Amino acid sequence: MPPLPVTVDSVILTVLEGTLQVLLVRRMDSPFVGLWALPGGFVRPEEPLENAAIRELRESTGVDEVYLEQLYTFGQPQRDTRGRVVSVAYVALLAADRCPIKPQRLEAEVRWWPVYELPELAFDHGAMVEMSLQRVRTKLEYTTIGFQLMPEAFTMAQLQSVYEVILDRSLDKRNFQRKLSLLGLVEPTGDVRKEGRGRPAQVFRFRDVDFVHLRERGIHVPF
Amino acid sequence: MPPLPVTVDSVILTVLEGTLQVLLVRRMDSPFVGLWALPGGFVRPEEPLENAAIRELRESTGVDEVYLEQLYTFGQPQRDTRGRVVSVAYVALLAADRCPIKPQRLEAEVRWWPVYELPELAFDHGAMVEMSLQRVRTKLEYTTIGFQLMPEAFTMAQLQSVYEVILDRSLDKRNFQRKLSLLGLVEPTGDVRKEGRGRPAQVFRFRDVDFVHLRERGIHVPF
DNA sequence: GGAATAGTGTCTTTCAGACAATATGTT
DNA sequence: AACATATTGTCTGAAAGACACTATTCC
Repeated sequence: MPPLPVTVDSVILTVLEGTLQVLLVRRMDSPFVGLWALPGGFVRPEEPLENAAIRELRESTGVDEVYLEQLYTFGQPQRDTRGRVVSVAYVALLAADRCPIKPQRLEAEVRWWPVYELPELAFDHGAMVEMSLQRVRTKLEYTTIGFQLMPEAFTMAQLQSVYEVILDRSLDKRNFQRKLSLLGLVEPTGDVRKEGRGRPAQVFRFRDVDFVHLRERGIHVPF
Repeated sequence: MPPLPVTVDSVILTVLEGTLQVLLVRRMDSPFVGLWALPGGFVRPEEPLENAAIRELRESTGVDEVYLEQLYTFGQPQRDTRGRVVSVAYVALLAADRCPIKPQRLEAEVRWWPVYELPELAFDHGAMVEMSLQRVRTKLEYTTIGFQLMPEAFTMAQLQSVYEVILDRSLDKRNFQRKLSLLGLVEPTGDVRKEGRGRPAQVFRFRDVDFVHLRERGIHVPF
């Protein structure tokens, strides 16, 4: 049976300027020249799929230590107009403060786009973004996946804001903090931070840096 | 970039004789001759991935209308000793009464194996089975995926038994029935069935034949 | 009547969800 | 003192989880 070209494409997400944003690159080659697309590329002959995703990630962002999760494999014969290409899509979550790419460089060839104001995307990349949003929203409720988008130290307001941005709805401050402290996943660093002219906020850090499946601990977290 | 051979492998599950069973075929060719493996094969040049999975399913079971869901894509370079092969794994759920393959044909080259007593499997198929069990168990709690394993008409005891077999623990009869009737997903057909020498059981059918994401309806179903 | 299986109801505890007042800092 | 932001507690309703008895049929 003839082999098929295999690519990886990554939906790289971050929270920047109060919105969930995805990294896109402008296509320089045919097909879809000039359209925006997810960063991706061909898998090398001896390269594990995940390594290919990490490599593409490093090439497009300069970062290589991020949360990475396989999303889905897209293999419709017509998804690439040049001929059949199978693409393994990944989702990456990147804390904004660890990313060298600055926001809103409108003329750049690589930039963040707010997920609710996307341009037309090449290939089936629109479907990939859509699926990744669903995945992240769902996992936000029963894992600590959201923590991957936070800096090491943060205030409760910042953390809640990230959850609100991803879920696209507002949350009750009191219920949010109650659940979070009930989970015991964060602890105060002892510092405080002055955000404006109000009362300074306590600064927190995560106890477990690692990804945690709350459901496997019998915990459900409907924020 | 050189293309790669792409296969699909299916973890086909059913509940038979009170256990969760997976369909395996004995390998006739190198590598791993004589070992058991998941049914699978190469994707054809113009064939969508899911169609390839359906085709392999039909070839191994004779059935082609089943619940089918993409599981994960395995692409470690060493997973096939002949050279690199990327495999897209699928999970299929098959109602036992719709399957022509009979249980316990010990000498056969294609047979059901209880998932808790598996032989050594070829390639990384053991990992595929493991991952599919996790997936199915998780989805059992917030979707109607379990219904795919039931015949059209069934008793409550049968339905509960399927849940117990998959989750590998016993459930409370009263709580199970309460939740199920609360969901409104089943209705009595009006018939009764004599299972042995006790009181006859009511026969039920599903209202929605289709797969339902209960979470999208705001429902959580921790059986 | 005894055995086998089906079917049903209550109580307790936990937690999600809605809701408002107080505390601590800046200007 | 006015303002801004942070922090904390209560009540209610829903449902998960534990638990035991009654109903119907066959022998």
